[in-house]
Amino acid sequence: MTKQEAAAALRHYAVLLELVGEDPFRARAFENAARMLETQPENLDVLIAENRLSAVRGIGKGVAAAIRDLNSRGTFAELEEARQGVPSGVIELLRVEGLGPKKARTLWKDAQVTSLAALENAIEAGLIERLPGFGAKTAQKFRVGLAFLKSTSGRHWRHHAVRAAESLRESLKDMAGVREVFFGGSLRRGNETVGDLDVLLIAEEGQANAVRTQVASLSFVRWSEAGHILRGELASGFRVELSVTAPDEAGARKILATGSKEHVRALQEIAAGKGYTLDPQGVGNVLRAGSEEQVYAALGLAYVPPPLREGSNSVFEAGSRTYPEPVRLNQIRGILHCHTTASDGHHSLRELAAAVIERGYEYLGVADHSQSAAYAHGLTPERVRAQWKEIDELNGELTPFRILKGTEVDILPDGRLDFDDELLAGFDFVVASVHSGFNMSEEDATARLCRALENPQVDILGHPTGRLLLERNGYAVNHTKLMDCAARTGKAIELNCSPHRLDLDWHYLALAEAKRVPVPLCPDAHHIEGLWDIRWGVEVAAKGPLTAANCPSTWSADEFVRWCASHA
DNA sequence: GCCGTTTTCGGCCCGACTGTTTTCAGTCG
Repeated sequence: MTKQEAAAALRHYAVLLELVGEDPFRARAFENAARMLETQPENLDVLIAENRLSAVRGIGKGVAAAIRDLNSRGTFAELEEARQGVPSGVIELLRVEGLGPKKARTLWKDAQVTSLAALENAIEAGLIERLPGFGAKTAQKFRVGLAFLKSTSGRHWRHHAVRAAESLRESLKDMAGVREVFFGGSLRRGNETVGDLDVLLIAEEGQANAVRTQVASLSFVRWSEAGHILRGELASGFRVELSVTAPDEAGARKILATGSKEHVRALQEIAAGKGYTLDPQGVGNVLRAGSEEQVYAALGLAYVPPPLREGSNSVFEAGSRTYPEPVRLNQIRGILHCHTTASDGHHSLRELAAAVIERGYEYLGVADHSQSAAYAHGLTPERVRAQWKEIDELNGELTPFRILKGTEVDILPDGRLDFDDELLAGFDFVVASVHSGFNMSEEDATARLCRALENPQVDILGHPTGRLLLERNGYAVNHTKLMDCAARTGKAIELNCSPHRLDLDWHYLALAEAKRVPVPLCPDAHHIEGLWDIRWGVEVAAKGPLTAANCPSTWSADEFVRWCASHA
């Protein structure tokens, strides 16, 4: 078992404890232990073999025993017992925004609501608002939350989809007769969330039927129907659509498997106009080709990079268009915006710097929280100055590597900042973000963000909408006004690379590019593994595309600091 | 359950916000 899997089991147990009304501090102890376990540099086998679990802060005798059981047999006695006591649908209720363990427990015990469907029925029947502590507004809030869940149903975070696809690829690639395992769909197009995994197996000449037979007998997939497409579901919950094709149809089949629906429809119309067919049921002779490039060329069209195949107007005549090169991972020179143990991060400055140096980066931009972010142990001005001293000492030791002094300063409800200008002037760079007061109108939110950008000390706007993918929408923002404001004040807007955020939304990258608003790729890392989240940002940025020139993460430390000073 | 310690049990991140209730509980970041 991996650390992450064990941590997930501990968290699951903590949730169950809360639902059965156990001591909330006991539940929190398991949550803390899960978090601490995840941030250990060693893997679980090593920690257990060397008997070092209990040495981890937050893991005592009891949790250590649970972890050892998890590793050896996949569960522990208390977890199994707690599972028996809570209907699985009750845990689902917690996914509704504003519905926590206490309300879930009331719904379960007082109204026999044990599933999302039952919750919906209870709301519509007017039963919810009669429960103690519930009212009409609570019911309405749950109604909205349920609608959001429905709209995201069957979709997954990109990082989970990539992990599931990589594992599926391992199972398929060595199968007899398989030439290539190809993943299409929103995974290939670089989207921030992914629904089904669209798999295309390109078989060796004459092997398609044999491959299909082998695939259909795979034991780890539950196939639901036959036909020319195999539909199945992985244990991880991912739905898979898999088809097998001969090499001479691979080009067209890859295009069909990649989508988007609108892009494919536009291609099909052009193909039909020329008397060709480009259809899952059959590919016209002219479009029989091994590569996608050949198919676009046969249709008289420019080749469209997969991340740009969105919308019906993403098809262009051959020679009519060149695409800007998107920023690549190996062009990133510095990591901006991450948190240390001084606020809510899990690693020290020194540990983060060592990890970033090991990966070959030139600088690390630390940006801990500011004082009003009490939940995150935000820094007071005194603690900021102490951190600056520590950075100066480390920089003396680590040169030519450089740690940049930054902050993620809270934007207060009225758009002012959580530190005064004098302190802000002492940082190399300032990220300003909203962490509270999410219930604003679009007008108020836009004005709040613009006021923050107008402060000369601010360099970068952090996660501009506050959205959490598949969890909440964030506040509404007028992106055109915001982008105009950033352009006028000479500021940047981050693309937060956390796979749960990916905020700025890629739809606005072209606007940023057009208005010359720089977009740094910021991991917003709270532990070392999170530093590499920058990968998801790079993949999504290809959809703009965001160019290297417009991405401060590709600049040298000197260039970046000079740019920050230029508008102060 | 874990931690720290005045070594045996009390405290555990903490403040804003919301909705319900009429003084506070629950959720969230």
